[in-house]
Amino acid sequence: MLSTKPSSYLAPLHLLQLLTKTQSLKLTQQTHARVCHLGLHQNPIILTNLINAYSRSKNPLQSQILFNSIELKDACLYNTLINGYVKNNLPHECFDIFNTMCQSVDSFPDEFTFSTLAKLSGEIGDLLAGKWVHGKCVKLGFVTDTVLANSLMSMYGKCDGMQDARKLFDEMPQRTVSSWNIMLSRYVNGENCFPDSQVWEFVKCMLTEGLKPNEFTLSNLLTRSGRFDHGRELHCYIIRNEMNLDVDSGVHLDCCLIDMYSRNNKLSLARLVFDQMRFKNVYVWTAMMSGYLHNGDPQETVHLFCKMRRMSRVEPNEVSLLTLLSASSLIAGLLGVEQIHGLSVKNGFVNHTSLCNSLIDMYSKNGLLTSARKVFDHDCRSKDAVSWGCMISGCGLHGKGQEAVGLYDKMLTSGIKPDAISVVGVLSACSKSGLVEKGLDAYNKAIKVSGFEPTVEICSCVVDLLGRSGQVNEALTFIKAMRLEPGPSVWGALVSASVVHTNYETRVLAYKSLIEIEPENPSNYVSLSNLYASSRKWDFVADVRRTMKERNLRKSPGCSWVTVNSKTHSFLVADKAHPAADKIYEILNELTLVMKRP
DNA sequence: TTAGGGTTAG
Repeated sequence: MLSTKPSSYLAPLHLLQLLTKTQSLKLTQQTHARVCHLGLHQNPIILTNLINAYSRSKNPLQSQILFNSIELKDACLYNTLINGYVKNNLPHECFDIFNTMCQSVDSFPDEFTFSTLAKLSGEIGDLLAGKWVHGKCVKLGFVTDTVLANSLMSMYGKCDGMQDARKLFDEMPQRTVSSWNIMLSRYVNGENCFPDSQVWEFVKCMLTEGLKPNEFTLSNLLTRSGRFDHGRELHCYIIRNEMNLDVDSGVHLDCCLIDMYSRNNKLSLARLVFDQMRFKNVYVWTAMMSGYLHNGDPQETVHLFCKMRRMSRVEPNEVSLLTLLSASSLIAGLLGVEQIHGLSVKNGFVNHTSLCNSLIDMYSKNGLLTSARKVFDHDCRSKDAVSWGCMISGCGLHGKGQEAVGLYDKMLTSGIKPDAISVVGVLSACSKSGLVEKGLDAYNKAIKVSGFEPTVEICSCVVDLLGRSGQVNEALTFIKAMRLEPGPSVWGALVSASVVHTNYETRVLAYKSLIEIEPENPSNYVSLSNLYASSRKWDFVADVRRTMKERNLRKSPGCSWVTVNSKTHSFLVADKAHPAADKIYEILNELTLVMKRP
């Protein structure tokens, strides 16, 4: 390399292209020095690659300094600089450079520029900016470019503009596999995704156009494979077409396969894919950790995390810590949460929104509301609906209804759109703290002001809110006026209310409704039978018991358990079998008295 | 120099 002739720029060019993969600032600087030494410091191809290498090594400022020193700037140089800012998550700078580019006399924006700006708009979820980019493309006649049209489609897909995306897709003069993949990625996931049959129909249409699925198509389909048979067929297709032989896309696909097998409860097959991989990155390790967590083995999740760091020297990212957090809180409770919190601080991930959200939730559920609030106030800098929802539910869980309502109002004023779970959070907080009016107010605001579609869970909360406060008949009126079909949780809330406020008729009605919608659940029959028995209606008791027999239903007794010093003690109702039963009931009676105290 | 895919939380 060092003996390269000054006239040749190929060697440094190849080196720079390699550097974009290594993302090393030091090597980029060394090559930059060599480029200057060889007198290539104004060569446009070398400069483009240098700017790219600096951006890839997470130094967009270096790219900008270099860019400023260039005498003649062509569109390619501008585009590379803008792209660097996109990759480094600095959206404002991109539009600033675009404006400078428009004012320059040497270069004009081209399809590459607009394609990058479309991608940027999609990534920041700015539909207005995206539409502006689209308008400019139409005006300048670039829209027939396939890659640019694909970028615009992708932007619409990310900004809730699926109708516009589809319009572009349908009107494209020529579609590539990427065009289909971009649409497919929206159809397999997200709020308005297709049902399975339509997803397959869409892929069939792609095949009839003579296009062959590639690794992107397969990974899209794998994320959707809820059915094991489909997933296995896709795995066979990957092997038959040797798609997993390429290092980059092979790792990607194996990661999807691990996830697919885990979601279908085939953990041993997921592990087989994992063990056969020669190169494993943090995504792969995390997918496997998550597989164990969701298949009920949090110990193995923690074990894999340790193996990843100690044996494979792979550094964790925010998601691996998040997965570890869920696993270790199941094993070690609060101790696990605090340790991972420490590890997150050490690794510089403490401001990551999802991680903060989990910490808030875990601290709340483990009794440390103040720690949860500290994370919420100080660490969680970019709060989303989940962050607010976790904190609101946490307050509700600790009986702090007023605080939950205050947070909910603050969330609305900060411009965060509440989702169904945060509405449930504030309603249940009000319900538990007896704040009926505030709860109803929050409900009405969500439905009437924000145009929220009530979910069954939200309706259950309203029934609970009214019922708990003694307004059992009002709760029943609410159920009758519901537009949705009332589910078990709605009638269940009415049962609780009518038990507490001893409303016999409503309780019978609620049990009967539950039997109707859950005919296989023996609990509802037993509860109804017991209720009849308590008022000596023996004929009715016999009727219910007969129906249970006819339907071959048996109720297994309810059981609770507690683990102390690794030994699990289990209890049935009115159980006196435990050696310390007398002491246990003594404490239970004391606690009951405390709970009943006004 | 432009587009599309993987692990995560309430």
